[in-house]
Amino acid sequence: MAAQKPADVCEIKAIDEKKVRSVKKTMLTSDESVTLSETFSVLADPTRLKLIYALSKEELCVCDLAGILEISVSAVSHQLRILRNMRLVKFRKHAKMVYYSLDDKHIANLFLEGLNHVRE
Amino acid sequence: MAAQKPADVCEIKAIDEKKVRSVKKTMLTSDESVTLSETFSVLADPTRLKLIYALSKEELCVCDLAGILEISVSAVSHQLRILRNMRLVKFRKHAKMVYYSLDDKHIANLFLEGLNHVRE
DNA sequence: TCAACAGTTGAACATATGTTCAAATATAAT
DNA sequence: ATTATATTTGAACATATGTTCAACTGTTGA
Repeated sequence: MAAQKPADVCEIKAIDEKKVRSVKKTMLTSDESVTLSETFSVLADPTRLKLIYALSKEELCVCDLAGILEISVSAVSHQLRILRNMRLVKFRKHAKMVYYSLDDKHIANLFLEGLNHVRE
Repeated sequence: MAAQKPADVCEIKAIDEKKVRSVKKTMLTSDESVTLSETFSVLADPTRLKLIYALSKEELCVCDLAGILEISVSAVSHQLRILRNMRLVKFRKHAKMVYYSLDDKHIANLFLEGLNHVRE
């Protein structure tokens, strides 16, 4: 007895098809979830968080930022490029210096929300 | 002429020491920036965002989540472990099933803030 | 014009991350 | 006990990420 497992039995699983269909209906699109994850990714690095924090205090040049974070100018510049690409910071050139400042209220708010959460 | 560069000249740089010291004084600690980046890291992945979204609608088992996201049960389970470790979700066992639901208001709020930002 | 300097960039490297596959648990039904 | 099912786990793999180093741009001042 037993051991028969007819190929024609339609796969009965524990999945609650009703729930699945209902949640699927309003699920984030792939585009949305990717865009959202990219937004959070910008804030998912200690160096960038420190840069954002510093720039939330005042406009600063690359050199000063490196001094404040105590890391290389190159490392700062690489991270600033990411923040620039995400339109999180803007910059202004004067003589040989490049001065950066925050440019995005939305993400700056997310940053502060997160900070409050961590410091609670 | 020129080409003299006395070794005794004290390194004069473009760094604005005053600004640097002032910002350094209130700078995020390394602990704070790491903890904060870890918080944002949880939200920095499309799969986890979809899981969080689904669980914000209703309590669901691993099987249903896999069905909703259309990815393998294993992938879901791995991500749920991360969410569990960060205390973002809680679970309840019933028979062979494990039902998950959201457990952290703070991060759920960050998620919603971010979603509003992206959808604006 | 040339040297010095602020900043950017690309390559190389190490590390972290997410997925898949296969194997291991755990629970329920026969 | 044995089998089936729901979930977890570990290893392997590919890809992404952040830092360093060296080379390069562009601007200033001699």
